[in-house]
Amino acid sequence: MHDIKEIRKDIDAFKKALEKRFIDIDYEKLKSLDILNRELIQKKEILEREKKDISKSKDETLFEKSKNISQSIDKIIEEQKKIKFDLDKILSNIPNIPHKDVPYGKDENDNVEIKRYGKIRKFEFVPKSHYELGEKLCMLDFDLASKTTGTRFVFVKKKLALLERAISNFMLDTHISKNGYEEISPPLLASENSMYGTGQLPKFENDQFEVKLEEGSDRKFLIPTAEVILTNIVRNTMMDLKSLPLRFVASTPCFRKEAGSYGKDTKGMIRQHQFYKVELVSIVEQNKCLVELERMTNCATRILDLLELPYRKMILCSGDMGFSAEKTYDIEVWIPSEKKYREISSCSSCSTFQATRMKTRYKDQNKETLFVGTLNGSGLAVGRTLIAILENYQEKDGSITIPKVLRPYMNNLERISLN
RNA sequence: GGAGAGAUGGCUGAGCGGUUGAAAGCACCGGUCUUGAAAACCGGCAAAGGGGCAACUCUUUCCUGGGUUCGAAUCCCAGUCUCUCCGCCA
Repeated sequence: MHDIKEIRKDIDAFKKALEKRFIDIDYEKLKSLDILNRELIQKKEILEREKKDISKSKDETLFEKSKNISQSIDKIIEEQKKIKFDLDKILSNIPNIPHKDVPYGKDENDNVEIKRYGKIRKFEFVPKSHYELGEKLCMLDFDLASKTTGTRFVFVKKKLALLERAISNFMLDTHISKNGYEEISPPLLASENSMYGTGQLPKFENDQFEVKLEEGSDRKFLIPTAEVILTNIVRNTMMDLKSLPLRFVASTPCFRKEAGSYGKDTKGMIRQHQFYKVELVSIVEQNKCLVELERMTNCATRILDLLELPYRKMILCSGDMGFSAEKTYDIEVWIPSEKKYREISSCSSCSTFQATRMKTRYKDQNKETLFVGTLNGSGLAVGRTLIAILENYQEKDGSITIPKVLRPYMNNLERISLN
């Protein structure tokens, strides 16, 4: 959420900064609502002052007048609330301003590759897709999932289920013991406030699974990413400067409706309604966001290095970035069957955008109250890592070699094959 | 699910319907003292919003939302959350 005071100072600069985002904002309306809002506040405060004086004087002859003032105040408040509501509605739908490092561009085609890592394996046979391999091994079952649940779900079975668990544990252990993150096993439901805090609401309600509880109770949502919960840990708090930075990691299922991606990646487990993801979240002093973003991205790529999977690092263009992000790196892993790189991690700095929504602040050395910076990144998406391992480590007979670092997590199993 | 108790500033914790934005303590900041530190003593210390170039000033805020009243942290109603006891249960 942007501060209207900052916008007011230089609305043209604000407009310009957001041009890169390709979104429609009614700036004239924003401006006029802001002015109207402040006018009403002033009117109200003058009357309140008057009322307060009467009350203090305890002069009974003025009590009747005070009553009348109350009525006028009520009217003004009602009007002002409406204006403020409209104003907030516009504000809460404006995305974060892209950092100046962010390349200009409309969509994913304009993302810029920074560097490639690892060696792409040369196959002496035509590499199969992960779903062909998984189904042949009888360890990925999409039909069964559509029977019990519906489309965009999958059963992972036997040794692949073990592999999935191994991937998750390996990532967690690495982030905890090597990268300095604190392990969390969080709730998988988030309140409406939490969803607002990280920016999923109000704009992206359509992507969320809402859970029906009792009639009249507060709304709850299945988390689309652990980012929601991990970041909201600090919602509405005054942080101790000494406690920063905070770094959390969690491995959780994530739930997304994937509305608007009908017909996209329908085959296989690239895009599911439910998937595991190891999530990294950092809470930092606001001027340390970009340094932390580099650090976090390195924590994510380290996993791929250890798994010996080829990948490339991308910086997202302005048009492809998420709502709350000021700067985002995507990590894309090589998928042999598609002969292309696919997203396996996304690391973003949200600057103070989420903190202003969450009201998370700290006092710096000068005792000035500032909003914290928040960052989140996948470290990594477990399901897609499973896919990458299946495809990159496949053998001609359809068996899968297990990456060395994962073997300790799988009773030293070296290979997954049909038997 | 049944029965109670509670929610106050960064934290702990007082608070007869009218100088209570809120005692006290802790923490924090500044100063005196000290070779330095600690202790002691003195002083400062909430947030949000509005107006002003500024010094400054005004309004709001004691969980949230309604209500009573000239006036509410204090009284009434509803809700949320927390805690204790009982029951049930992974």
